[in-house]
Amino acid sequence: MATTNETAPLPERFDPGSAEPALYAAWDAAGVHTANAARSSKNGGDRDPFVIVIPPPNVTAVLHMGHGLNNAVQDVLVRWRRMSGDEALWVPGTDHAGIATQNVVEKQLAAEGKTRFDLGRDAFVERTAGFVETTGGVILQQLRALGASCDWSRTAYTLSPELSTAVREAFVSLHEQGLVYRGYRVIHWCPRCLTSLSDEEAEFHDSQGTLTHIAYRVAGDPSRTITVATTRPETMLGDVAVAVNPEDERYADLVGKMVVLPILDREIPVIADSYADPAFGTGVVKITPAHDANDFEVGKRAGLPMPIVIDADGKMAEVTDAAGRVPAELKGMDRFAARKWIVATLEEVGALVKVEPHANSVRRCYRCDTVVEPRLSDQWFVRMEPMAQQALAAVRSGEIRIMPERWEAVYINWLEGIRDWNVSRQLWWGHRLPVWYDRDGGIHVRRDDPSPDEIERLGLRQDEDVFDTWFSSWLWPISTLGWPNKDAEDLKAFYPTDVLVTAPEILFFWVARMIFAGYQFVGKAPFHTVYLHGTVRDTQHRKMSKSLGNGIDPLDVIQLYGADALRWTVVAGLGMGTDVILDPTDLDKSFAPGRNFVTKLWNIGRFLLTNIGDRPLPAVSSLDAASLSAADRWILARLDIAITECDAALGAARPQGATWKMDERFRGLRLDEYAEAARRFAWNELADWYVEAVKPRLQSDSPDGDVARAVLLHVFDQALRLLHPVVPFITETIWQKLPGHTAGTFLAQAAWPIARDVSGGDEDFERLRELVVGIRQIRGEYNVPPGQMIPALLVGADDLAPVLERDGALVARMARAELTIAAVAPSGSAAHVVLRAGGEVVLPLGGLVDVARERARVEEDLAQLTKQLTSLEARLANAGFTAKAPPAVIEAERAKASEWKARAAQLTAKLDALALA
RNA sequence: GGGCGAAUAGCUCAGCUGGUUAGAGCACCUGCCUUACACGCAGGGUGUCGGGGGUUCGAAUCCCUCUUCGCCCACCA
Repeated sequence: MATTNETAPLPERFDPGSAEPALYAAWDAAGVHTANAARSSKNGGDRDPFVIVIPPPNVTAVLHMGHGLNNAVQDVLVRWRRMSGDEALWVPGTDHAGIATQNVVEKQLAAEGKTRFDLGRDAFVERTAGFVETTGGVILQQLRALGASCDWSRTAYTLSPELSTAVREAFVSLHEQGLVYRGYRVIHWCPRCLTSLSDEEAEFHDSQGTLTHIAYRVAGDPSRTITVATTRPETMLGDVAVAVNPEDERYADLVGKMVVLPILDREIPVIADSYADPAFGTGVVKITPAHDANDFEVGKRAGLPMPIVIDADGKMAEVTDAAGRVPAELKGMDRFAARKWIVATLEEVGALVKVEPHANSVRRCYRCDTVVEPRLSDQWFVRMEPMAQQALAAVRSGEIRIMPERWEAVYINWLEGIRDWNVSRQLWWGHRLPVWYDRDGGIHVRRDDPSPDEIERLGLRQDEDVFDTWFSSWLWPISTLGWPNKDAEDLKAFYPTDVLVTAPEILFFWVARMIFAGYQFVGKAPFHTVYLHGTVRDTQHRKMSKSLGNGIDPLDVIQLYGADALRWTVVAGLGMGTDVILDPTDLDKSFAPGRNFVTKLWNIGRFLLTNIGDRPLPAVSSLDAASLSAADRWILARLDIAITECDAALGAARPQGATWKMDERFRGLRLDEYAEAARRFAWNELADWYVEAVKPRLQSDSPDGDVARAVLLHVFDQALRLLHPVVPFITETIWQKLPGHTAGTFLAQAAWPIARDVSGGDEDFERLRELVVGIRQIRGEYNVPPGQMIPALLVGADDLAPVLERDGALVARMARAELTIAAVAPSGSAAHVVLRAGGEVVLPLGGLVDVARERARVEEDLAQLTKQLTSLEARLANAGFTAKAPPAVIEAERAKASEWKARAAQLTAKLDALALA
């Protein structure tokens, strides 16, 4: 292998704009991101597979900060595992997004003055497919700019032929097992999208509505009325009864009698049903079976008719079984206008009792925000309860963990009350239901399309509906790997996947259902970990959104500061389950942490490359311990600690055995802690101390200089490895230039660091650091000009003497002090003495010390210490404490007490010394 | 209505099953352009751990209660 020795200095600035795309292309060309099924241990290979399937963005989507965050997190995990030796696979792809995409194209048509009905189904689908073909998938390109190490050779699309096969197989096999059925019932209907919605797609929004009280006359008894309260008076046209609770004595005598529906003057019965809550309103509820899910149930129990008085567009109309129910003036009127008309008319006929404000929640379409209309119609449903059992057990047992932990409770709560899933949509864009109806009303659910002959013979007509988008998404982990082909190599090599990274909003829409599907179709959970991250918000904690105009375009950030700066900022700022707060009005400030850190790394690299030379260096592992300086030993120990901390923060990649054990279950995936541990090592330890400590040695060609160079190169190389998952571009760029780099190798595939020996901490350099910091503090306190050297007399620091013998010059340089060591303070120096805590440092500062000020300071310290000591001694004297506290605690407290006593004595001595001044 | 969570520095948050003098990043203040880096260096903590009560030798941590905020669910007629 050729080696490169490009020790040419790096340019002054890292230019992400040119470096990042070129690097990404190089990774791609080298196949760094491409997984090999044959290498998976599940397929006879020697690497554990580590698999993440991307939450497929809508095919028409463009990258926003939410995607930026979501994909940065996934990329960190994938890169980490790839470096750790796993066969890492990140499956990318997009979702055809039925309603969303159809809406986009319909808007285009509207601009042309047309509707989809003008085009007709086939032409509309063709146009939408063409739209997706030409403009869709932009987001996948944008993910490359982010650095996402997806395996593009496996890019999937929910509406591809392969995945469509999976959708069809899933539905047919569910049907065979009796888990799907067609039902005529009240569902959520969006009058704008003209389709049914699932419970999850009809989102609750608080609203300030009204409660309209209407008096219904009791038939044949002009003296009596019965008052109902409703939030939707317009539905009264479809009333078929009023219900009272069977236990409600107020109305017991009316049950079975008739009342007269105002305006229409129709007689309807009073029925008893426990659904009526005596405590709510008047205790009487009008029953409109076609326009309310509860009323529908009541109507079914009582065998009532179900007239439909609102059409699919949300306009008043006599649709089904409602002849004579909608007055001529109302026909074609929008439901909200009709509400006003009804209330006004009720008032005219004297049936309006009152209208009062009433806070309630109204369901709205999650795609267009239109108020959802309950609608009686034929739909296809999937029975969820049988599938929920296993999904529930999986989380309870720890086979699947959800992080942060609190979401497990939410998940369990939802599953326990799960309801059937309406999967049919009255849309054109999507997977059409594989359902045919024959001329005798028979239903045919089939894997293959019927032949022309069958169609003719049986009079087959295919169901017009398509599936809910989520009916393809829920198969994503299995379908992207090849299911229903059970012999698919990817399915064998890479299923189950490992971690699913997404936002909590789609826990029910998607995550829970994927778990259902995994068990249902493959018999295994689709992943062992669900990681739910927070939301990107602005400084007012509002979710970033197009309509609020408070968004940040990740591409702007990438252009300004580079992808690494973006990634670092969001990953380092992402506590478990917490939101990421960014200021869209101040990108400079928002992304400063990432930008600054990337620059810092660059400059460490620049320093190293200009100082390390190109002479061959010994391997650190081959170095004799005696040849290492205190600083060398220290930084190597700090590296081990940093590696250990990073590993601990990231946690176990997978459970040991079938379930997560309690000691690991909710640990790991602390990306912020991992990032911080790596940053602290690189910046606060390596750059701030080791680089500064080692500078003089780098000037020399001696063996010691080579030791310093070797250690510096080693620890920086290791730091780059630790940091690569978060900031892949800058680390790869520098790593490629390190002396000894083998051409054609990538940091992205380099081995993750392994801590050698964590026990070998190094005290010597720690003492030196304390000394330097101590002297610097005093310099600061007394405003010693930076250029001025100060004399420093170290007294009673015998244990430091050997260390200082070797590194005294280093301390002197870093602290800008002239060190002298003495066993005891020479007499006469007391007037200029400042004592450091611990008593081992004495600094004669000439005339720099303000004695009065110093005395006041020491007195304050002493008073504080005395107070603490008193309380500590009281505690130690307390019989309850000595009887009940753990021995180790008592021991620690005693040690503390004697330490404090010693300190107090020192402070007293210092006061005495100052008194001499 | 049911369930869950949060409240700690100016901001975002750590502080695990109670035990040194409550921490980090950012922001801020002071002094420095010390030839890798001013996107930097050195120094500095600015706090009634939301209020009240309780348990305990000891509470940011456990219990009760109040206040405020947030999330999930719901057949709020």
